[in-house]
Amino acid sequence: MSEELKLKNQVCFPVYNLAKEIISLYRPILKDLDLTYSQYIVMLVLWENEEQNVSEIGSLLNLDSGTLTPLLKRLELKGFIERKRKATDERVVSITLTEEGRNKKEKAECIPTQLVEALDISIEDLSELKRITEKITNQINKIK
Amino acid sequence: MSEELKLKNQVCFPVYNLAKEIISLYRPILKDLDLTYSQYIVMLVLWENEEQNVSEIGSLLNLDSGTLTPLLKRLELKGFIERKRKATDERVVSITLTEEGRNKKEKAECIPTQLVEALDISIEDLSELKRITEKITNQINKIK
DNA sequence: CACAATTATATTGTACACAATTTAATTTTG
DNA sequence: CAAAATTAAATTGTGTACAATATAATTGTG
Repeated sequence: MSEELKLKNQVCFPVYNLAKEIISLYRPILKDLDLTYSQYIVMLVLWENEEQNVSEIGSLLNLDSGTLTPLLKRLELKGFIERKRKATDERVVSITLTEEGRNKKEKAECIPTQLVEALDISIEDLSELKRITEKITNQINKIK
Repeated sequence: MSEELKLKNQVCFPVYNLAKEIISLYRPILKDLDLTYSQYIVMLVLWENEEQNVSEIGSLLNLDSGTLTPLLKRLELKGFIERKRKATDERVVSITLTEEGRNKKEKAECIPTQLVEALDISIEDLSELKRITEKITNQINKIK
């Protein structure tokens, strides 16, 4: 059999697999905060900038409205965010944090440390992982 | 704001994001073969070994029956595989390739090359990506 | 050998992820 | 300024992904 089609020689599979593995490490930690991983990265974006459009969140996280609309509705239902159409442009839905959503940030502060501990990986390996994945993502986005 | 919670400092996000980006490069290529990415990696496993149980496929790909059962039923519906309970142990579902599924392999031979071309990344970067992601996955699996 | 425990898969329910289409609002242009 | 084009979200449909539970078959044990 041709070597290239063997699972062990695939390039994407290890990345796809690692993403799932890391997310599964996040899962129990995030459960205490009542957040899924996808909800968590949306909250990260909002903690950094408390008011953003759906499309702004989408372009930061590479998620479209088909993913974000229901996800944001779930965050709204839990009382972490508010969704309001802009008066100046009714097409735009502006997302803001509620008091509860803002307060969650303090509880979240320890997550990056907890995760690095759960990973049990050297800082060197982590930064190399970050460097190479970002490099390749940038290169992909350049040609698109 | 604490640096650690900023999106740009996250470790998992670039991995999660890159996995999605690579899969989106696969999508148009795999569409010609009438396969999704998940279906493709299942076919990879079967091309390597034409008869395997659901659980064997699952442990190679880290997917459980909740994911695999419907996915395999879709592959069966397309006529690429067959699902048959083992006579020796009726609990076990054995998956085999059909003639059509086997023939797909030839059409798939060019995919790894096509993808590397679409990525437009040096072999060095790709092997570094593979090395570091596999290293970290192994480390995660060691502590689990 | 019967019954409990285990095993393999299937099912159910929730939550992404994304393509394609729809809807409604705003901008552009003739 | 009205019709066409564009834009932003929402909706619909398909396909993962996984936890939890169910079902059915097999194995282990008294």
